[in-house]
Amino acid sequence: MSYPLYIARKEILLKLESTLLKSGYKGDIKLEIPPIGLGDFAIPCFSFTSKVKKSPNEIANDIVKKFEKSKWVKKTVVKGAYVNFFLDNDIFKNSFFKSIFEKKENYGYLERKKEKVIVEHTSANPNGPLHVGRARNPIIGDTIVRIFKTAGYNVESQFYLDDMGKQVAILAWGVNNLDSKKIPKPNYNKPDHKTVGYYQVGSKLLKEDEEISKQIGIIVKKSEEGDKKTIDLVHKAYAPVLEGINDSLKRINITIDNYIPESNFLKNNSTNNVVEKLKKSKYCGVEEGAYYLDMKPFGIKGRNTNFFFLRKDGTTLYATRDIAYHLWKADHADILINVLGEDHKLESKQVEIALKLIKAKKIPKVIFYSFVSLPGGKMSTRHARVVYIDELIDECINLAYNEVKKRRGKELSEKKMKEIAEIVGIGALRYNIIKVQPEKDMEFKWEEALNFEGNASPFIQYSHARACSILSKKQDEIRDIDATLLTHVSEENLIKNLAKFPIIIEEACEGCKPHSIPAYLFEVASQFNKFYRDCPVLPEKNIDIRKARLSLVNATRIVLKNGLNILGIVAPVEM
RNA sequence: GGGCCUGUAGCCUAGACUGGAUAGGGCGAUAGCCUCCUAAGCUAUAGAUCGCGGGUUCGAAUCCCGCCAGGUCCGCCA
Repeated sequence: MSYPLYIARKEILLKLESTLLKSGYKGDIKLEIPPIGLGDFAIPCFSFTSKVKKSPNEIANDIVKKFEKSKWVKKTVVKGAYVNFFLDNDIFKNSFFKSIFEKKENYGYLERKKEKVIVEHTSANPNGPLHVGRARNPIIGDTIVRIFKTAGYNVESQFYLDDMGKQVAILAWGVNNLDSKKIPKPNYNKPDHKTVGYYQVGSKLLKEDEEISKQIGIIVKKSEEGDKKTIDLVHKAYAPVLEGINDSLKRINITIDNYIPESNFLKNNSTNNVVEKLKKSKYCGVEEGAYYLDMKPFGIKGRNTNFFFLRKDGTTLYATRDIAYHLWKADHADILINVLGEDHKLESKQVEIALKLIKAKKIPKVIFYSFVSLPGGKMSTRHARVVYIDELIDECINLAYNEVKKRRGKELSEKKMKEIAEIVGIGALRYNIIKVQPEKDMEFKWEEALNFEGNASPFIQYSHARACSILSKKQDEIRDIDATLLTHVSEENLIKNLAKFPIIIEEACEGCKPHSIPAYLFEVASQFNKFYRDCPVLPEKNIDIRKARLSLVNATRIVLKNGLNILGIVAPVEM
């Protein structure tokens, strides 16, 4: 890897190891990045005290004395129990710009890797439009896809299509039996919105009328038996919903590579294979003709720890098909990642245990997210107590439009303002959702979803637009710059931030932590705005300094653009 | 009844997995900055018993135990 921070880090680690060996200190070397101003890298010396009778401070001083010289390290400073390493700024700056000139628009991207990754996300029941309650799923999923792509992996996104459940059966019954005049008028002229009414009315009738309940039951039963006609009927019912979901996803820059219908695994008999294997497990039990795995030995607790995978009538269950799906995925990829709502925690754990029992090649890593609720409670498609994602998208774009008009109404054309509003509105939406850790509970509030200031996407997009604006006015060629001319503290801090980009991507990828990307970009944009304040670029008289600064602006532009791209957000050249 | 997740200023949030330097940010509030590359910006001030109580440790927001609050799950549902 040619990124300077990697080289510097590796070099320091190597030299530290030999220093410790020579001095007889034992313990883990924890190279960390210290608080601003204290240095570029640091190690705490607490852990080295175990074998020797010295204070951490004495050890730190000793390490500094014995530390071999390196061209990367300008000075080492002991503060308390820490050894702080200061990089040689000139060497660091020059090698940073070398890596930028080398990688150009691909700066930040990591080496290509051989492994294939399948990210399963969204997988919503196709019975109605996506609502905000589950909006985190596609956004987290897609961001993970983009993180892994940037980290060099070959990635495929999959939507596991639940085409056999009660939800779609209700929808299918509604579409085929209800009078369209009795379906409430949708607010949106989209196929999913036009169809969801059949589901809502259908599920209401299901509770009131036993005959209807019976008919829906038959649809479910026949699907599970693999009846082609029924599966086809259901398919025709949910197809428009799926089309609508797909359109909504596209609006927020998300594409699904493959939709995998659950019924596939019934059709190709792989569920039978799963059932046969599970039956052989010593944890398998039978209760009134139905088969289950006893989950107690695996630490599953609760009222009932039996995990059923085959009904007494011989049909399979959702989880059985899910196991078959995962076996299939394991054959097609090296790394499996699932993004699921927290309600799937137990089922996912059970599937994982079953997969291990039948010796699956790969076990998925699962990212769970908490639901977004409304101030009064949770959202529900059935009760039409929802904010649909389409409403949220429109609101965000509307608000963005008002803002652009307020600020630039006199200068920009209507078309331009609409373009910017779209980019800004959607950016704000994705950013607001992804900036929070998935497992944190979220309550949906319009004021917050539509927040455009501070730690929000428009702030970062604005910084990018500022950078582009400078570059669009430049007269100089930016080649062969002298990076050592960038000596202002704002310049140096900005360079250090930009240099971290590849490491941030690597860590976000390894830890599956999508929210660390927005945090980083906010830092970069913030630092760029300070540089913008302190170091005028175009008015600068000294041509060499001007060129070096232009280079820095361009580097920032690339990092912001690539970083926003990881979040599925467009970086506008103008705002 | 039990499992899992969450609890950090008025509000939102980072840090927790891998214990370590004065707990970072943002919104809102208050006070400033556009004859100078886009003020969606910048600067300053105020605001924190890190849910509560114990324990381990030289050192705990972070690890362990107990409690409280919210979410979620414990179907031959999906």
